Amino acid sequence: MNRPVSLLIVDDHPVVRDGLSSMFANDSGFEVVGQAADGAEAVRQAVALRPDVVLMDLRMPGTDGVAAITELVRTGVPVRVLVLTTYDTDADVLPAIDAGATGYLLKDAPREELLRGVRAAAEGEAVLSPTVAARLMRRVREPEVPGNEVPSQREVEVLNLVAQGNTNREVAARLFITEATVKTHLLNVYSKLGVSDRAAAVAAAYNAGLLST
Amino acid sequence: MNRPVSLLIVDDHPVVRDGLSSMFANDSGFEVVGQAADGAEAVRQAVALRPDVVLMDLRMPGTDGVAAITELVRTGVPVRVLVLTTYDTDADVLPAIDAGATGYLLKDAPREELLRGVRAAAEGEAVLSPTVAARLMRRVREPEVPGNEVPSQREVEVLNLVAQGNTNREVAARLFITEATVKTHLLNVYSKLGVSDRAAAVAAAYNAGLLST
DNA sequence: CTCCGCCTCCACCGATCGGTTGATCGCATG
DNA sequence: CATGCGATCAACCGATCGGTGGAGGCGGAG
Repeated sequence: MNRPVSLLIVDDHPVVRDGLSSMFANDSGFEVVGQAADGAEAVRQAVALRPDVVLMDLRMPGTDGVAAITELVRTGVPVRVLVLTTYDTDADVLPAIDAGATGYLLKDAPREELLRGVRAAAEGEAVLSPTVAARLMRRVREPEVPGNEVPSQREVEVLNLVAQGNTNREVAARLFITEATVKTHLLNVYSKLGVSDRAAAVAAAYNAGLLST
Repeated sequence: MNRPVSLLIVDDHPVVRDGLSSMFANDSGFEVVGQAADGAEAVRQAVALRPDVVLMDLRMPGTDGVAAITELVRTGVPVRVLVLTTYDTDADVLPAIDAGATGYLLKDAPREELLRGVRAAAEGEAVLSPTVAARLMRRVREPEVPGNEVPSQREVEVLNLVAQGNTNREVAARLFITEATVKTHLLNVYSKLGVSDRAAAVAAAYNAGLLST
């Protein structure tokens, strides 16, 4: 047996942190060297402790997981980041992968898959949950299935104001653009989300993880 | 020291189950007698094992937490159910309390609060997270603050169809009612959620946990 | 038994939205 | 440098929505 894999656990829920911690502590192949409750703390600890693998949650108060991954990559710390989260929407998965995550597992994964995943990640292998893998493949194969295209930042901004009850005119006023532009943005949103009105667009955006937080 | 508190842990995430499990196993005041990954399994185990406390997640595939609590109460098994979940929206909290939960804690609660909560629940005491308590109190004090009134089942049904992109006419056809009735339902929804159009209503419903799942 | 909430329905109107077509500009990627 | 995409704006039209003001039946709670 080799040297144990050193781990940094990042999650805002104490329950999950303690859970993962004791799960790995009971296996001699791993050594938990630190924990963090948010992205900023995660970056500090990762830089200081140089763990083999960072187990990273995505949705956290303050600095979120994606920002933390981006920051880690920027600092050049040689760390494998394995995302471990509850959600597998495009809006969660794609930015994380893009930021440089080594792998992406879901919390409903069985115990063994998790242990295997961390070992694989430590070796630099890409580790993906089946549903996440399927999502990525679908994306490559059919880049324009409705619901498979992500609205631009501006478009989401418009949609967000719409979700708050603003009319097109009000949205236009707030963004210092004309009503015509707002309509164009919304039409683009409709086609990207595969819907045909603002109410359905708001619903689709929530389901895709684009709104609220 | 008294007899340890016997626990049944219910959560669909193996990570969380293992986590809670080992957390309580390391404290001699508790004894984990069983685990379940969904509501149906939870009821079976609770009936068979008669634990002092059931730690229950709410959102689970198949039979969810509220249904499980309702079923447990119906069977008359003398069990304290302590809800432990990530969400604290009205749509999660109120039905759970109503179904007969002894307490309601959030997963971002610190470890100690969790241990104290379970002990208190075993004694039959009501245990509430601060935010949940605040939510209940606000509800009692100001029963008609916008966003504090819950749409009826029928109204949510209409709103759900709207969220799927149906026009009022289409919703009417699907529900075998007239367009006028649909409009009335929506107007009621608007006033209950404190909004003034369908898009905002859909957004508010998502934030209140009324839509999607 | 009475009150209240929910569900149902009607009619009319102005305001808003969605569809369509076409155009200009800047920036990035190739 | 050329293509493509995002952001911006325009004008016009039919369809839909939201506002208002009632109204009746039905069932549960007081």
